[in-house]
Order: sequence, then C-alpha cells, then structure tokens
Amino acid sequence: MDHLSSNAPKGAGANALTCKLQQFTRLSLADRAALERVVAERRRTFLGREDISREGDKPTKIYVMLNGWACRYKFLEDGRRQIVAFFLPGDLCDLNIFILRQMDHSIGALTDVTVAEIGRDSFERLIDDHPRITQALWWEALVTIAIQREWTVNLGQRDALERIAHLLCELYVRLWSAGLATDGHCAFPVTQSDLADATGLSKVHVNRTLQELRQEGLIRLANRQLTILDLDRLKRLAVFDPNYLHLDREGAHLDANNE
Amino acid sequence: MDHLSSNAPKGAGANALTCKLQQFTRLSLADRAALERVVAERRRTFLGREDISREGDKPTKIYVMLNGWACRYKFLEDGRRQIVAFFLPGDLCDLNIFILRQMDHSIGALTDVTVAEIGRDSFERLIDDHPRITQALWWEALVTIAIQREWTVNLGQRDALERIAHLLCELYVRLWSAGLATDGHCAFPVTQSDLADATGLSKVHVNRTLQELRQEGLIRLANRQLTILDLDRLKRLAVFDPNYLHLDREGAHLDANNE
DNA sequence: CGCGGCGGTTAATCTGTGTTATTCACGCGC
DNA sequence: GCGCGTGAATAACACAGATTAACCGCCGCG
Repeated sequence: MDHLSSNAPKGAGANALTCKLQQFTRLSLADRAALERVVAERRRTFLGREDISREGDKPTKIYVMLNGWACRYKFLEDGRRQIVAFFLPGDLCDLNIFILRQMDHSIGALTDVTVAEIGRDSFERLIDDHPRITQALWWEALVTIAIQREWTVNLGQRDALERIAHLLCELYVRLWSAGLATDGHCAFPVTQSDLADATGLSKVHVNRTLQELRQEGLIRLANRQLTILDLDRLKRLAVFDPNYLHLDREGAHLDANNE
Repeated sequence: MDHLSSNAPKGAGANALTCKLQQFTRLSLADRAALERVVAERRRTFLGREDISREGDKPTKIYVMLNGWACRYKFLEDGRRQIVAFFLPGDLCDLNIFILRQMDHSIGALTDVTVAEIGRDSFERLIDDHPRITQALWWEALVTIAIQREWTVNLGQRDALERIAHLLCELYVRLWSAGLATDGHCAFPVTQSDLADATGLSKVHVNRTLQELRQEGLIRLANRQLTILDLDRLKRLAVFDPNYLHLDREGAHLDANNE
C-alpha cells in the first residue's frame, strides 16, 4: 500500500455519499440500501494523475467518488491550468451531465481513486423510487454551485494568505461532513503545485504562504496530512463563512442513527 | 424614459427566455405558448441598484429576467464585494433554489429590471407538461454552472487585459444568443466600478485596461453602449473558447421558425 | 443657479506576487 | 549504488496591478 492509497481513510467506502447526504436530510433504511445498491453496481478505479474524464468527451455516466481525491480542471490553449473544484469521497458530478453534448472540462484523479459509474437508467430508477434521495441529490448539486461561486469570490477578493486559508477551511469542513476528518486532522494529498493551480498563485508563493500559516501556528502540513491547529483563528483569517456549504439540517444535526 | 431603461432593447420582453432556450432545443408552438403564459403570470419590476433578493432570505420563487441587467454578488464581512455572475434577459435563477433554507448570495439590479416570478406550483406544472422545456431548462442550468467555472478560470489564470476581454466576449455572445446583440453592438449598462467587482481588479486598473482595448481598436464603449470592432481578435486576446456556453444546437442553428 | 454626487480619467507611488534559479530530501528503477 | 524525477524550501529581482489623490463633465435637485 503506497502513500497514495493511504490517503483514503477507511470507513469511507460507499458510505461517504450516504454520510454526506444525511447532512441534509434523513434517509430511511430503504433509501440507504438503494444508495448502496446503485453505488455497488459498477465500479472503476483510476491511478493518481490519471484522467477520469476529459474535455471534449461525450458524457454518458454519472460518477460518484467513493475513495480518493480528484479535481475538475481546465486548460487554456497556452497551457495554463486552473483547478476549479476538488472532488472528495461522497461527491458526485453533475446530475444532468448527459444533457450536454460534450464535457467542457476534465476530471483528473489526484490520488488513486475508486468511483461508482451510474448509468442513466439506474439513476432515473433511483430518483423515481426515492424522493428523499432526489431531494438530497439536488441539494448536493446546489451546494456544488455555491462552492463554485465561493471560489470566484476567493480568487477575486482574497489575498494569498486568506485564499489558501479559505481553501483549507472549505476542504476540512467538507471532509468532516463526509466523516473523513476529526479533531482538526485529515488527509491532504494535494501537492503545492496543485494548490497553486487551484488558487491562481504561483507555486513559490503557495510555499511562502503555507510557511506563514505554519509560523502563525495555524496549521501543520506534511506528508500529505493536514492538521488544523486553530480552526477558529484560521476561519477568521480566511473570512470564512460556512454558510455557502448549507450544512445545516433542521434540528437533527448529529443523529446519524436509523430512522 | 431615462438612460437606464433604455438599456433594455425592444424585442426582448418575454421572448428572451424562449429565444435563448431555442438555442438548445426546438420548442413546439404549445411549448412556447406555455412559457409565455407562465412568464406573464406574475411580474415585478425593480429599480437600478435595488436588490432583487438578499443573502439570508428564504427563497420561495424562481425569477426569470425579462428585461434589464442584474448580477449575483457576495459581500465579505469587511465590505469587499465580488460580482459572481451577470443576469441578462432570458436568464433565470437556480431551478431548485427552494430546496435551500436561505440564499447564500444576493441578487441586485444593475438597471431597471422586470422579472417574472414563478411559484413552485406553476413551475412544477410547466415541467410536468412540457418535457422539451424541462430539458432546455436543465441545459440552461448546466450552462450557468459552466459559466461559473469559467469565471473561476478567468480570475485564476488571466491577466487584466485578457480578463476584461474575456468578460466582454462572454457577455456579447450571451446577449447575441438571446437576440439582444447584432453586428458587434449591444447595450452595456455595467459601470467600471461594477466591472472591477466582477473581475477582481481595482477600478482604476479597469479604466486603464479599457483604454488599452480601445487603443488597440478592439472595442468602442461609451454611454452604456458597447461595440466590438474585431470580435475575432478580441477572442484571441482573451483566449476565449465559447465551448463552455454550449450553444451548439444540433443541425438547426439558425431556424427559429415554427415546428 | 449653484451644489453635490457619480462615473470616468489620469498620474505618482507602493506592494504583493510572479519569475527564475538553486538546493535538498526522498523514493524508484536499473 | 547511481541517476533521475518529483515535491518542497529559499533567495534575488522584476513587474502587474493596488492605492491614493486629484480633476472633469454631467445630471438631478434644492
């Protein structure tokens, strides 16, 4: 087991999706079983750095991330690259993607990755039979858009320090909500070069900025493991308002129990 | 009629939505009639600079822009403001917005604006009865997301000149596809200050950059009217690839005729 | 009629971040 | 064991774009 696959903690598995959707709405046993079934139907694995889907491809499947990290990215013709989103376990790509004739961006694996491929038919059966899942999936999609908007704000308004701090906050909270982080600690398999492509900074400056966060006693980051030492202070520094992640489920915040 | 309302050309009206959706799919007479009906049900107008909906509000309606320009924006706590999207006639805000408990951003009118408010029920009736409209609306939503991603790329990778050029290209093409631009000419009611908030540049630098575009003979911009003098060159400068707007309707590109 | 505010323009100065380059540590394949 | 590629860490220097400030024209308003 190399350093890449070790970035995907146990306990993730098919549950990451279920776990995340339950942040929004209660799911019945039947709902959860249906999710597990659909997700188990057809799996694929990709190696780190491999493309999961490429700009120009005709989209035919919905992918659900089960394990590992990936990213959406776009190249400009002259080679510049922008990462526009990170995929974490439990995330899934645009529900309606097959409406479009071709992908306008690529999806690349950052670590070794396992995905579930869901065909159009299975997907339609799932949402026809399980209204709560449907609702939860739409919520997931809206959060994805909200995140994209927040990235626009991040790149447009925040300076380097705030920018990286904000990204760390977001990823930490998202991992936490998928059950993949505790006590300020999580896997973090993103290289400084990837961070540069995601934040629109040079990798040299990403390095400088990470040093600063370390020296401020805000984070520890080494060996693809991140520890946030003072989340509150990091949030304040980043002007991070978790609102846009819409994680607030009415009343039932903590009970991931059976219905 | 003041200079604000003059920015919304005639011929827009309820048709802007229909016109745009037909870029993607053929709509039958019945489809189009249904669209007109829903859009005529309940209208509201807003003055320039007025907020159409505010961060924190509970979303209950879907808005369709009929006339005028608006924008989505977010404030950071310390007052910095980022415009994350422009709304043009024919655009509509997130279809599923009522799934969320509160808005995570605001929508503000840039000019005087007319919108159609569509309630949940009317909307559900519309999509139940008109599968082609449903498909076209999803397509519209996917394009909105794709635009948001492209803005991320724009802010992350392009320098000031490319950035503004890119935004001008996007807005021109979108207006054109809504039937609101011809021969390189369109209304452009966005102040330099708004442009600054949208591109993440200072307004001084926006001014300098617009000068440069003018001196290069690429655009004419005055009195809230934009003329693009050399679209091809502007696109090349901006590294603009219209792919992400997904405007390609199979075969039938130009026939807006009856079915 | 004069005043104030907004949008646009220009200039001088400062700074955050990019660029280029070098070095080090580590793991991998041969 | 050696060479190589990749990720990380620093340093010196350059520059795109921010900041601040002043000024103009226009329009609406008292």
